[in-house]
Amino acid sequence: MNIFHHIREKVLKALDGLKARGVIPVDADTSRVSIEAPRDPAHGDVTTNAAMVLARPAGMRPRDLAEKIAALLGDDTGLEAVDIAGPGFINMRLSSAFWPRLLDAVMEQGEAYGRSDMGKGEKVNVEYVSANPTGPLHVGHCRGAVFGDALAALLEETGHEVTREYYINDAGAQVDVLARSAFLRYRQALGQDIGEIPAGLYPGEYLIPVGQALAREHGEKLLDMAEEDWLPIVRDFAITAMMDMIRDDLAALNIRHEVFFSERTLHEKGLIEDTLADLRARDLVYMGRLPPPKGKPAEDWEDREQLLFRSSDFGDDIDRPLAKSDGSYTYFAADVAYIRDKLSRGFRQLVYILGADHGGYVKRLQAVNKALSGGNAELIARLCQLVKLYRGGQPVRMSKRAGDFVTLRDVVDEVGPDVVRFMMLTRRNDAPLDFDFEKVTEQSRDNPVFYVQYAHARICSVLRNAAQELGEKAASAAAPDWTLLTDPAEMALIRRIGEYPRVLEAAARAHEPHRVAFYLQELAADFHALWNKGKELPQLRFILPGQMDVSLTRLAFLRAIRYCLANGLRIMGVTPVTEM
RNA sequence: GGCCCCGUAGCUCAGCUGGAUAGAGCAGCGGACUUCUAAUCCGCAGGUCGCAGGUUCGAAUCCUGCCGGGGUCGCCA
Repeated sequence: MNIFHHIREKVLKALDGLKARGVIPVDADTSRVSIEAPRDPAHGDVTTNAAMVLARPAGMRPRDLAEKIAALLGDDTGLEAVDIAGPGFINMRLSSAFWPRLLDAVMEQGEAYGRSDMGKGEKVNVEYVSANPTGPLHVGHCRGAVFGDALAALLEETGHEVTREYYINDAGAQVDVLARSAFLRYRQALGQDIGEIPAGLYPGEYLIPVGQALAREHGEKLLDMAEEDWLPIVRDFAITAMMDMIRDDLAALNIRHEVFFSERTLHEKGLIEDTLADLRARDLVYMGRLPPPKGKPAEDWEDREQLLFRSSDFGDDIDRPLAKSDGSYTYFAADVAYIRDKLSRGFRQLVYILGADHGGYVKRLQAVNKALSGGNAELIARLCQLVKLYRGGQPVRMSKRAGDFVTLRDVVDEVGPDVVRFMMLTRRNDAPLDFDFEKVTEQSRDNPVFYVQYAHARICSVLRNAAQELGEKAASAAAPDWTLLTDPAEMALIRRIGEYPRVLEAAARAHEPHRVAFYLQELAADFHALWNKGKELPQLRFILPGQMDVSLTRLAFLRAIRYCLANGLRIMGVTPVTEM
């Protein structure tokens, strides 16, 4: 259950009552009415700004209007107190009968607590990673991978129908370079001396096994062929090998995409031509000239007429070219076809997780979506900033030598997927992130991964002990008497648990999965505080032999906290460990 | 030069799309362990929210202009 939805209904009902009486204009906009938990618990459990937002349309002073709203809310038995404070806030304290209902609902939902139907089954496509199939994933891909995966889970948890998608850039010049690089390794596998890897080819050692596999499969027969003949063979072979490797890398992080979409299929199936025909029919393209790029010297700039998409009609800065000077299609042309394909599959939200270096690309993607969807779909881009690697406070030096970079696998192998996934969500996506190999495995307060998992493990530890100390009854699902939870530390935790569904919805709306990570740290802090309070005040402990009713209630309470932690951790893709 | 992102405690960062006295952690100082896991907790101290205007009941948050940092700027992907 979501207590904020519950209160919103009450408030809106009161507002309707005032509208019926002519106090507020019937057409007054109530969309800005907020229902939230006040920062200061002294202000009550829930607060609303309704009076302040509607004071102007009502032609009243906020506090006077608040009086009228509060009068209508006061009748409600679910509210213990309704106060007006400050400039016109209406603060509500939930009656003591309310919290038990919340906790009952949590117990009933278990680890599904937090789920909502906000998305109403809306189809959402989340495209993330989409790294070129030319080598293993490196740390730079790591953040977007985790971010996208957590966002997908978050959207799913809030009632969206999510497709996780990976766009394979298997049509550009970079895969020809891959093919030539692999061919070199093929010759090497056949015993030829290939010397230094020429500049412009991929020197990475990960292509050595690809060369060996090519040798096994084709023997020496590719050696006698002309490049134009062997290149497609080697290219397909290498791309398949690279994608297998990338899938393995992602699997190490427990990431699995439902759809791997090949750029090449857009070309091969004629979908780009179809798209262009479509654009022409709707007068969205034309032959024209672009101004030269500003800011940097354009030595090879050549003014020419080319096929342009009218992206500036849809919010972009300039129109964008669809064809290169040699007549082949630009990457952008394929992207237009790709967006068209996504829209044809019925998605209402196209989410793109990109590196910060793609910031300049967002406007044109949105322009395409606007032009093709006619406003039926929304294109949302989230840019992930760089991850800086440290070890014991010292930056990890990355050699400029090509091919020598820290791979995603290196990081996951060293610290484990849980740590990587949690840490990648401890910053807003648009802020740079520092990742220190030593700090993230530290078992201390300033390591959030540990701190949250420790809270979960501690709860599990108590539940284990309870079975021994209280006997089998402790494990039974006896109806807890929630009114026995009265300590401020306990109440703080209950309120925190009540916030959770709202946090998820806000995070999903904003496409900001990091909010889940921050919430879990707060929830864990509340729990650790209660735990330690039990040290000074033994009557606050969870297991009190001789007080079975209190013990069973507190154990149930611990389960409720655990459900909340487990749900959040699952969205983040982090294992809720049961002992440490 | 155009566009995008960022600027909040000494440090690293939150701040619930405009709410009340701006919050955490680290570092500093002072406390709590014969433990339901002290791997934790409690307290103190720390701020012109980059600067200057504007919008309104109310601004860290929105608009404008500066300052500083990063990214990006046909025919790469």
